Amino acid sequence: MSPRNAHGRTLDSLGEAIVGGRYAPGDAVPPEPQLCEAFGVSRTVVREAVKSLVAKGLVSTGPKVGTRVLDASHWNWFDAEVVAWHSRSGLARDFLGELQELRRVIEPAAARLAAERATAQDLAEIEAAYAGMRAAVEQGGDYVGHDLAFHQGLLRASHNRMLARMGLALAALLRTSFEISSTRSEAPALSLPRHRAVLDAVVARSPARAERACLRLIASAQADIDTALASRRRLPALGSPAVQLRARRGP
Amino acid sequence: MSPRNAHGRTLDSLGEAIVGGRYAPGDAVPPEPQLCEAFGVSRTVVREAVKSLVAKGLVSTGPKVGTRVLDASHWNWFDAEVVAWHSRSGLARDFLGELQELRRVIEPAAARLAAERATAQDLAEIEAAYAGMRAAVEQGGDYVGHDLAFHQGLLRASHNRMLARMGLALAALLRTSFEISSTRSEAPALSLPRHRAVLDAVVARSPARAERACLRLIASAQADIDTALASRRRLPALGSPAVQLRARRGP
DNA sequence: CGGATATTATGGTATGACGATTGCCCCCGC
DNA sequence: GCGGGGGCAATCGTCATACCATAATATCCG
Repeated sequence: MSPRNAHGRTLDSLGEAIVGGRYAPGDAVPPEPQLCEAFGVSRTVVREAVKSLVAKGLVSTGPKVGTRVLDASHWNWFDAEVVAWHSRSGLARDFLGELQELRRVIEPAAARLAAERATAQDLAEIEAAYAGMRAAVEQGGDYVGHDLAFHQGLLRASHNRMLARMGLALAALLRTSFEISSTRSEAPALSLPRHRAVLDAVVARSPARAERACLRLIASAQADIDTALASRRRLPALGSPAVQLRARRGP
Repeated sequence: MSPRNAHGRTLDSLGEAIVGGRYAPGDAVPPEPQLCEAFGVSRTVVREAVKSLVAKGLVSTGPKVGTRVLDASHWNWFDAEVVAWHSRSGLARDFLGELQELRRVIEPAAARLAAERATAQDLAEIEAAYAGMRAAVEQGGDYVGHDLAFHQGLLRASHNRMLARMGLALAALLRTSFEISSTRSEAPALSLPRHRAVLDAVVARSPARAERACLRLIASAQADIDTALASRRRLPALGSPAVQLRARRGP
């Protein structure tokens, strides 16, 4: 799980510790010498790891002030490693809710654009991913992987780099989400026709239909997650009303 | 313009060069010793800068292979520095088009959510930003800055970290976009009521109205950009049909 | 009691050395 | 002539040490 070099291991440990909330946001992580000792690496490695964290917006450094953990709103949530650290430690169901919300915003729009712009190659890739999902349902296989490829292909077919990039970063979260929703094994078979509907609409160059189909697909996925989560533990469903954290105004 | 430390300067130079397309994607940048000499810094600094670039997904490194520039689809487009480098060198009108497209997807949704969840404090912040814009129009001042704050506040009021984060990263691009559209000085005065409409809808807790108002606001901003760009240079308008780059399928 | 000044902890930079990996080229054998 | 295996070397990876720069904190003087 960690056959990487010293830099990678140190970065991973530090990143996971920070994202996992082990260090209070606003105050500092141990100074460099202590980190060197803790990880058994040279100061060079520690510094480079810290620089990477700075680049990802997790911390800020300064002489005498130390390396301080920034507020959560500053990290690059679209960085694959950041989301990986986050999902690894603390699965954070509220975050899952926000992710679903983002999907509801992004994916239907992407589907619409894809229906307008997808090239033959785009369609072939998505079609291949769908075939893989179907095969996985019928005779076993990596359903989640192909599901991911399907959505990834859809995003890329929108021919908008920002949208595509978002899909890439979301992949890690999507994966955990899919894995949760796939615990009940009938879910994949049920979601298959939903995927087909989206793909058909894109192939037919019907933006509006693609958008609606995608919305339905996401809604059903969300229902799967809700029931799976509800059965696994007695957690509040993170459904449509979503994470209404500290919202709701006063009287 | 560069009162920063060696690490920051080196990172900026390298990043701008890479994002600006000075090094071919897929092949390598000069080896570390040469970079040391070119920037007049020690190898330590160069290595830390490169690590930062790795963290942002711009390059990958390996012994003997050098530091190779990754394909553009791999960079973290939601990183503030990356977009700053991109907008600095080559303004890339196609990218501006994609940005506008993303805005059309994100901001109306955020406005809708904000209308449901904004706290009193959120509203106060947006209101303050609006007041600043108004003051800038009436008696001069930093219109763009307050405009940015307005949209930023709207995103944050959605109480979705992913959306808020996106706004942060988009800020740099938004800024250039605003600056372009503000060349014709009547634009701010015209967009002011559009902003007011969005804010009113949010205050009134009318999600649907907020969404529509936001859509209109973006459309008018886009019109401003189009005319400004068209007058500044004879560039193809980056309007609604947007960057239909290599799209359109074969017969 | 308050503001200027010294102290000092901490990150920032430089230098030099060695290890590890891997692309590349050459040579050998078939 | 051609293909595979082994050595060469370029380049990043890591370590160690020393010194500089900054700023939070404490100290001292008015």
